Order: sequence, then C-alpha cells, then structure tokens
Amino acid sequence: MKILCAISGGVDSAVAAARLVAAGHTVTGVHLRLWENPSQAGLLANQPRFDHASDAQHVAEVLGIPLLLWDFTKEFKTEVIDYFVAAYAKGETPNPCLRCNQKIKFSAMLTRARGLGFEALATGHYALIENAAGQRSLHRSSEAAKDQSYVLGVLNQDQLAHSLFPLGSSPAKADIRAEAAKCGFNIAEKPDSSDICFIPDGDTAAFLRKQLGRREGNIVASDGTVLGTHLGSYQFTVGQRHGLRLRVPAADGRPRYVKAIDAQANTVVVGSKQDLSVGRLRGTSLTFTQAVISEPWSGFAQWRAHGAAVPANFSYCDDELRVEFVQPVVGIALGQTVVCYEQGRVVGSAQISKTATTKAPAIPS
RNA sequence: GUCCCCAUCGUCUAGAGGCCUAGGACUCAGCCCUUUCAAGGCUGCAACGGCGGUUCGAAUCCGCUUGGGGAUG
Repeated sequence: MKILCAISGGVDSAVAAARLVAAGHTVTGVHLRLWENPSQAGLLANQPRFDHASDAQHVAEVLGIPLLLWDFTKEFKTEVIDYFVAAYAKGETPNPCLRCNQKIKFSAMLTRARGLGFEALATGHYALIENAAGQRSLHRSSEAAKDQSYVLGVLNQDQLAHSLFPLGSSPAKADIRAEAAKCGFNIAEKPDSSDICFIPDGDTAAFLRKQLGRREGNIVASDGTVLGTHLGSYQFTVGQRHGLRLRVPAADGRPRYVKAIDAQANTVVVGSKQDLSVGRLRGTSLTFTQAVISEPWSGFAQWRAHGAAVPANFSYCDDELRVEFVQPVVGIALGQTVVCYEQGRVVGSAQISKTATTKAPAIPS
C-alpha cells in the first residue's frame, strides 16, 4: 500500500511509521507545521525545547523514507486557534485537539494526501479500526490506559476508510519506547507531549488574556452574592475548582467549583459539587462513524479525553443529540465534545451545547 | 464613661496546663496524571496579638496592654 504517515517527531508516530515500513508498505512521511513556534523567537529559554521537525527528519532518515514538510499554519489558525479563542469568548470550553483532528489532520492533510495518490493516512494514535463488509468501525485500544479513541471520535466513515493507526492496540508505553530504541530512533526517551501544542508554556489563561484582553468581572454565588473578582471569565471552565482565589471559604468549609460562566455578564458562578450535577445534555455538530442513527439507543458517554464513560441513553432529532445519563454526572462544560460509545466502539460525537439537571423540568428549546 | 464578652495559619476553626516542634477544612504552591480545559491523587507553605507573672511545664491559669464586639449612658 502507498501510505502517508504523519511523523510528529514523537515516539508514537515514529514507531507507527517503522511498523508500516516493516510490513512492506511504501511509506512516505509527512511533518506538519501548524503554528508559529515561539521558541524561534528565543522565548522560553529556560524550558526544555525540542526541535520536532529535526526529530521527524531523523526518524525518516533512519527508516530510509522520504519526508514531506507541509505547512498548514493558515488552516490551523482559522480552523483551530480562532475557533478556540472564539469559543472561550462565548463562555464555552473548546477542545482544540479534537478540532485539529477533525479539520486539519483528518481533513486538510488527508485530502491533500489522497490528492497525491496515497491510499491511506497513518498516525500514531492508539485506537483500532476494524473493517467488516466494507464498513469501518472505530474502537478503543485494548490498552485502556493509552486509548485515544476519544480524540478520534469526531471522524466519519470516509475519514476512517482512509486512516490507519498502526499502534492500534499496542501494549504499555515502555514497550513502545523499547521498540523505538530497537529501531535506532534517538527520540526513544523523548517525553510525551501534553498540553495545547500552540501554548507550549502551558499557560492557557495567559494566552487567552493576550488574545481577548483583561476583562475584570465578578465571581458570584448562585444567589448572586459577589464572592470575588476575576480577570476574565474565559479563564474558567465548568467544574473547575482551583484558581478562583476566593479569600473566604464557603460556609460549609467545602470546596467551591465553577458552576456556570456567563460571558455576556462576564460573570463566573460558583457552587458546591452537588450544584454541578448534570442529568442530561444536548449537543450539536454531530458526527457518526457509520450511518446516522435515527432511533434512540443506549450506550456510554464520555466527555473528557481521560474521563469515565458512563451509561447513557441517546437520541437524535432536529440536528441535535440528546443524552440522558443513567446516573447524574458532575461538571460538564459547554463546548466540550461528548463521544458516544457502544461497548468499545465509537458511535459518534457532538459538541455539548446545553446541560441540565434531572430535577429541572426540561431543557428549554 | 461604667460593666460584660472575644482574640489561634490568608479564611473558618480544633485545642479546656504536659498527648502541640499547635491538628483539620478551604485557599495557595509544587509534583504526578494528561494530545483539550479541567477533575483527581500526593507533597508542601502558612498561626497561638504584645508584655509581664503563676508553674517543673502554658496556646491553655492570672494581670496589664492592644485590637475587635456587645441589651449601659
């Protein structure tokens, strides 16, 4: 097979490429440039830096495959960064990684790859694609600790049909590193990436402050009592506990959590953990890995990359996904993506647009 | 102006002579975890208002002082 394999410069994608080469495929590597790297401007001098492009080049050289360098900074800016900032400005909590997978890696990159005659695009994600009767299905990695099916939950049948995840169900990360070392990669012990790639110092709040400006507002209790102030409601997410800087503890001595964010009023509402209870939600921007399901179904809902998948009932109507949790859950932020599972198979996803407790009468339309 | 109460980490407090090199909760910091933001886990920073007494020994008793709060004028 003629395969294009994304090579980030990290351990996982390097091993993925190595496996494809070992399997006898015709492999070409591609390294994406997605954003302006501030390290080039000499920032973060005291932080350990990695030259991912050079590491990708090293991997390609070791494997003896060509490496393409594709610049998607423009697409990434409009599809991911602008979306990211706009969502926060609305009081929502976006997931840029899912957005990037949906719009850049498995869209812009995949489209260009197919245009060049590649039969499939491979990445170093930990997830499984199965092929039955011409239908692809996306499943969790059998290695639960490394499973990344959540961040791939936004992919549709067409995208899955042209994607490969050679790491699929690989065992522990230590084994992957050992495999990388065996291949001769000098990045075998390179740390895993984390945080948001275009915010390398990890200070998301500072990044947003720079983009949206400092906007002081109030932190209030559910009854409207002003408890403190903040520098911008976009610095918070529903369910957040730390960073509120409320000098006075709650009357019951228990921690307070962000319950809601009112971007219009620039107000952050806090309450007890019980106040965060969510019984159901609605989502928009639906995706399905296979055919659209119009009849109600039961399965599991997951709304964070490493959160639990909990039993829920789903239904789809009026372009909205409705999710009803069997047991109420705590702290769901608008803007996040809920991924629906049926056992270990990804059914689809939606962006969370409304949440409600079970006690409330109904979600107003 | 008389009389009466109160006084411990940033906050709310435990503490009624040796178990206090002062405990907990919230906050905060660091670490772990992590392709999102967060949860979460682990460690840590941080206080007996001041000065004298009593006692072998005081955060705990007494006096003064300072600072708060009170149905008295």
